[in-house]
Amino acid sequence: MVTKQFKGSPEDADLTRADSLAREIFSDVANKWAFLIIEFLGERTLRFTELRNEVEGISHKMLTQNLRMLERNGLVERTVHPTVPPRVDYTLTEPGQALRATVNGMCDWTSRYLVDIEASRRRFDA
Amino acid sequence: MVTKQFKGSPEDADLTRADSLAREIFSDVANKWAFLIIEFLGERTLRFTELRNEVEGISHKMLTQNLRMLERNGLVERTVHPTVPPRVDYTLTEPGQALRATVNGMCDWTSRYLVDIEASRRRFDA
DNA sequence: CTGTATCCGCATTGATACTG
DNA sequence: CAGTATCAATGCGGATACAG
Repeated sequence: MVTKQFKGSPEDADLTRADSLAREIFSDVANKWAFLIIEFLGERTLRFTELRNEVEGISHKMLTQNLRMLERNGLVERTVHPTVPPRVDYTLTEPGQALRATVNGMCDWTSRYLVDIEASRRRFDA
Repeated sequence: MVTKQFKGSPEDADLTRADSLAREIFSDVANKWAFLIIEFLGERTLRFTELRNEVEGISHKMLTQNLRMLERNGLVERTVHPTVPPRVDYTLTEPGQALRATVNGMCDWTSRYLVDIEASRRRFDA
């Protein structure tokens, strides 16, 4: 995985720790909801409900769950305004923005190979 | 999602079709096994068992399933050698290689923010 | 070796109700 | 509005057996 970057590292322990963490990150972040949240959040600041409306099809629970996960990994910053009713804003941190670049890369990839993908699918399904 | 790229498109139907396909791709590809397969496949050609050994922890079933999915979307090419015992080679197509670039981007991102992520987690878990 | 099919437990998910 | 908790469903994923 990230093994390549760490080849030749003096500490093998670091290598395995890095690898297992990388594996964890993949498990956490490499799911469609997280990607969609990151993508839709963009450089904006959205509150819970706004985000819920943007990311069509996501359930209340999944949104909460993924936001917590992203917050835990430091990709999203959560700011609570002590008002009533409460207002909670979500925004991407700098690491979050950096990851968003790769998510956008995947979006670009999708639109670029749209036709090829559809063609390949038709071929395969036949 | 890919809406931005298609803003101002003359055909609204294309926009929604593109969006829904993009959504499908996300659902398909944005999972850890697919990412790991793409990453480990790299520019090499590997057979089923080799791939199984590389992607540690993946089950027979998940490997087959993901390889089919990737083949269907035209990301991997599957070539069967009519020998006995059979030999099946898997390799990334050009679209697959292109997507691999973004997957690599995520690997780089992981190793780059490793420390920040660990720190953020410790903070959050406290 | 590669692949399909089946069974089954477990985790994920959605729906719902409830709190601050 | 934002979030937690609970419960039921269903779908994912692993293990196994078997075929080509």
